[in-house]
Amino acid sequence: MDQSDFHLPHFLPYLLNQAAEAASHEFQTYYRTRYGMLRTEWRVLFHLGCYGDMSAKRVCDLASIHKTKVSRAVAALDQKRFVTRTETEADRRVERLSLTPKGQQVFDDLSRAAHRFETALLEGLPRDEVRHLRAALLKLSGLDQRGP
Amino acid sequence: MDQSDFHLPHFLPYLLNQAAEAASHEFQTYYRTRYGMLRTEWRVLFHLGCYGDMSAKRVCDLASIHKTKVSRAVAALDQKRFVTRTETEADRRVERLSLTPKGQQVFDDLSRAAHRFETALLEGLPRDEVRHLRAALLKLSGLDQRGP
DNA sequence: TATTGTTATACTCTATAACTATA
DNA sequence: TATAGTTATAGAGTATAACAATA
Repeated sequence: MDQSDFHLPHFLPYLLNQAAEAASHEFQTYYRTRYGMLRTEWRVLFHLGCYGDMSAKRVCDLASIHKTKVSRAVAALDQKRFVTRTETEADRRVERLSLTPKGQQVFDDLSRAAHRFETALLEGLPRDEVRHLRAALLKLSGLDQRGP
Repeated sequence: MDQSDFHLPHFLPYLLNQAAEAASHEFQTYYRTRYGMLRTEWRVLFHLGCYGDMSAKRVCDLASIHKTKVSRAVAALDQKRFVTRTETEADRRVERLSLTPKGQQVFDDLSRAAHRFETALLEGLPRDEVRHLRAALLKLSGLDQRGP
């Protein structure tokens, strides 16, 4: 019986955090134990794998990650030989980030694993519930607003 | 144009984390600047405010928070004079946690603020989209499985 | 032996300021 | 002046082991 008219499991920020944590846990274990990667590292890797070469700045904008975090993640991915950095001629402040063949393999493996985990996660949820869920989350996250 | 068939903003763990972060930010700023509270502290406070007195163990089970985090949050709430701890006669290992009048006031203020932030957040989302969203998140989070 | 709760410790994540180098 | 990226630092969040007291 509730003591107040505020029901915690209906509070969206709480609900989203609990769902995000539950949904991320297995994938997190996978990329950490298998490749020793941290959260920002797989996110950067996936941006390159999904969209092709880009600058660190562009990753920052697409993923809403601060440049200091991306900088450290790129350094770690570089050390693991998953990415290379190439100075651009047009603007020498900018580095073009690319996956190495090894980085591409890791991305391929991780994206397949991600797909498996997601499938397991969504088992039992009707297909158009999932579609509605993604649409609502896209709006809430602001990810639908982040263009080139 | 995508480089792979894996589309990052459709990957649910990523999407959920981005949405959770965006949705939580304002409320987080509110309870931190106004009451110097941390995440686990407001969560514990809300469990007591929403459901009434309970043990730390019960908060752990309901919220899936580890006992070490709850222990530290309770100590902080105790020091702020937001909660009291009473030894129970039946089992002297267990402490009964209760809101003080001051703690109740803080809960009232925070729950009203939470409601305002949530309303702003959901502005523009049709009412039954929100209903579907909550239902899907409840399942994904496992919050629908956590009973007494 | 098992459970409630505490303390210690290490690692990850977040946020900010100050810096280099280029533009 | 402004921007891309780096380094340093502090605070918050997470995870685990070891412990005390009680059952």
